Amino acid sequence: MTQDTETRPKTAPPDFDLDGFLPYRLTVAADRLSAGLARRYREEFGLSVAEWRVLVHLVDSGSVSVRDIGQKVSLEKSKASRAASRLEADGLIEKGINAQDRRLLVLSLTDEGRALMAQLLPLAIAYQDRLEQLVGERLDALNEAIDIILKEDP
Amino acid sequence: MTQDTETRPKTAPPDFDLDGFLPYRLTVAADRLSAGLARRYREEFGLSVAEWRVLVHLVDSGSVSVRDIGQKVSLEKSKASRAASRLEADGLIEKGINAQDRRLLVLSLTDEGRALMAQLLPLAIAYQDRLEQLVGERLDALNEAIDIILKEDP
DNA sequence: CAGTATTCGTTGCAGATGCAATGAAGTCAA
DNA sequence: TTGACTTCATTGCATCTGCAACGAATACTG
Repeated sequence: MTQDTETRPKTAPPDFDLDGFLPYRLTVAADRLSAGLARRYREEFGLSVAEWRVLVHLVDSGSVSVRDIGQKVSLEKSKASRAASRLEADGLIEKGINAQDRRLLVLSLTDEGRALMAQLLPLAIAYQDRLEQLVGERLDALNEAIDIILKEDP
Repeated sequence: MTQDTETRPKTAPPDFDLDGFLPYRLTVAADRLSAGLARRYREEFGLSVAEWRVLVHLVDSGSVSVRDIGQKVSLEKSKASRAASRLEADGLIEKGINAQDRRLLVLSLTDEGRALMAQLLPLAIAYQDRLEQLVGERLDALNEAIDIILKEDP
């Protein structure tokens, strides 16, 4: 008897390798990547990831509602709302009211916010460049794979 | 004058595309993937992601300490500790003491825990298979890219 | 128009999170 | 052996998180 079937009854779980499990791998990789950046945002600029995302969106898109932001940069509306409030308290953005639809907010960068982003974005761009260097020839496949995941939403 | 330099002073932030920013892309993709699975774990089995990771590790590795788990499945030690306590309260694992080093816990699956994993793991395996189907030929490059990120830890 | 339904942003709240502090156990060097 | 360090797991605590509920504003419908 090479197998002790007494100790492996019909409830024996199948083999499974967590280290090869894609949702786990992606989560760990994303956490690693975000951790370094998030620490820099926080230590050097006092920003959370949510606040940074809101700011990034406001750089291109002049005036936006909280909901627009949530959709565009993948933030819960409560998270987006609280991030916006903190940013306003810090003087980085301004909140106005949309005259056409007074339920909507109109968020926009202050000069101070714009100046901060002029400091921040080059860091992010350099980080992205470094990452693309590291990933090398696999970059296209990586981006395609991510697009597939985002599109299919399995 | 094609550029109104008055409105773009030296503080003008550079162009930046968040949708192409790899840390953001990875985070969103990982969140999407995890969300679906996490909901199933929770709704069908009452497990959090942390609890599920602990269980998975215990399937292969007979008896482990909290610290081993934390390292192996990327959990904060407090998170691993609390997950283990909940699992013990649910009767899915048992906590013993290591006789050689009585600081260490010895966690192991109960029969009930093993039976649960026999139900759970086939789901995870099927999910992984489906994902690999979706990603198709890009799978190797995707895994290599993740390995690079995990190894370099930028 | 009146009345209902929907959307927007905020907030209350219960639970999760991460960090630091703690106590118990072990190691090491003099 | 003693005393200073280190390691392990837990826990306290301040903060964060996501969801549901809410008030205000708008859209829809008969």
